[in-house]
Amino acid sequence: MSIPRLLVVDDDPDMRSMMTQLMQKNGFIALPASTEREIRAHLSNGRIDLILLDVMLGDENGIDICARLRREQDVPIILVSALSADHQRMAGYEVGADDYIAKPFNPQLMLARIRAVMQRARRSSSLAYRRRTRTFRFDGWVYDGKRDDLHSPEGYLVSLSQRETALLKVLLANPHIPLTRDEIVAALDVTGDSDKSEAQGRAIDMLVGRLRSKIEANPKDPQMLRTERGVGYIFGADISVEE
Amino acid sequence: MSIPRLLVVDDDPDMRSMMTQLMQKNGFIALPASTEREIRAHLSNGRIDLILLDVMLGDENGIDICARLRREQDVPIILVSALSADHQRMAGYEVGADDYIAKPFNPQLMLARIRAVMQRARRSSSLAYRRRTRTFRFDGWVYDGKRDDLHSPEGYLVSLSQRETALLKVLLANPHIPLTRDEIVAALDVTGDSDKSEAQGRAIDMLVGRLRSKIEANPKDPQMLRTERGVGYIFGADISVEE
DNA sequence: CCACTTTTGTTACAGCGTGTTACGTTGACA
DNA sequence: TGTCAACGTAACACGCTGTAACAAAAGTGG
Repeated sequence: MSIPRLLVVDDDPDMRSMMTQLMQKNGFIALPASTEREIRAHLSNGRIDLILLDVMLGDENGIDICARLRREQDVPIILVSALSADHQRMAGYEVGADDYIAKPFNPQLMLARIRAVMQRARRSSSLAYRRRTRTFRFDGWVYDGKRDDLHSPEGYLVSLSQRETALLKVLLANPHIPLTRDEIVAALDVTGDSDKSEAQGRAIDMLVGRLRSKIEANPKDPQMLRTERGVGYIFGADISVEE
Repeated sequence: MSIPRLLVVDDDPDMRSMMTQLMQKNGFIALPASTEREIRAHLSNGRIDLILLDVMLGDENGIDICARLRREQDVPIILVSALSADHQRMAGYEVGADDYIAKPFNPQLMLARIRAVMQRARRSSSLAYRRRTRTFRFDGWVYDGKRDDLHSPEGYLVSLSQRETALLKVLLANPHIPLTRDEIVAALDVTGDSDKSEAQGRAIDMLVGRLRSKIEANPKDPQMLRTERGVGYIFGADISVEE
């Protein structure tokens, strides 16, 4: 059995790092996140076994996020919140949360409840091997969502490196949304050690440049993978998704 | 989908009938019980989707019953108890309960939590019965789960070494999940004594390479047994399991 | 016990993916 | 138009991986 990978979503850095450290110390891989975009970036990028989702996230709302995710994903979600009234808990369960934990919480009890939800999910899905893959089409290109290559508008097969593929997935998950370099780094990072977001140099720029050289007709004048000066990069092509 | 069938286990007749009526009014079939023997009778008789299990049952103990049931069954269990201290809750989770609800409870909240647990169990469409021998099919290949050989898509019989077979089994048990070399070594090690697991060199890489040369159409461009650079290997083929 | 085959592990080397650096270019703004 | 930070990219360095060749271990049959 591989190590469980948790997504810890909270907008308070102290709470977030406290929770990630708690998880790491107890044998989990804990990936930090604070926005719905970061959640989606992680989900599109790699396996996530469970999401610990704070309800009050600045201008976002964990309940709404949970409801949206549930329409698309089966990933286990535990809501965490200082709002502990019964009607607030029920709102959480009604949008499909697997559990609802009130703050402040007993760390050991939280661990027990995480394990309970994951065990329940695993007990019944151990034989559900078929992966749900979606096919993306954009600007004549076709990406089947699983391999490290895609079909060009002319029908050729263009092979990408794994990191280029990961970047493409992040972009496809966030079309028409400007992504900062830090957000891309966080989405591409699988280790979870990066709550601090170390100096990444120009690696992302290089990665973007290399992807451009493979999928842009004229890399000097990119149509899909555009630069948002002073911000980051934005994927500006219409995407159609099939199951 | 048929109407969910719940088992309501409580030794207090008033509490039991209150709960069964609550369930019946909300679209469930609620079957009353008060002892472990009655629980087992129901489980062996017909389908039970969830058990609401009181912790204090006269001379019996819900925690112990839960622990015993868990060893044999995957049925969802929610413990209900007036004992609401954290250590008591944790004791419940530790024996495999899916949730722990304190008395007195809000009926609507209890319904929400029941639905949450059942949804989680159903979402991954329980195929939870253990089979003796499983036949795996992936990408045209057929492996009967027993022998050290498998049938190629063209119908030839390809024989694997003992260690190659073991690797294949590990991969089939963890599809679409990146496995580190350490995890593979641990899985291949049957003794389990190996916390040392040092000085394995590149043995896994060689093993993977040899398996590739036998089951990949083009070993230079592996479609099933793919490399996750900096991590390990990942089996990226859809698997169907029979029998 | 030995010769032989098969399986498994080790080493060495080449190739590739990825991050860093350096430098030229672009674009926003005064 | 001048300035400067942001960006694109070529060149390089380094680590990871695939694989051939070899060595060791584990059968196998006499």
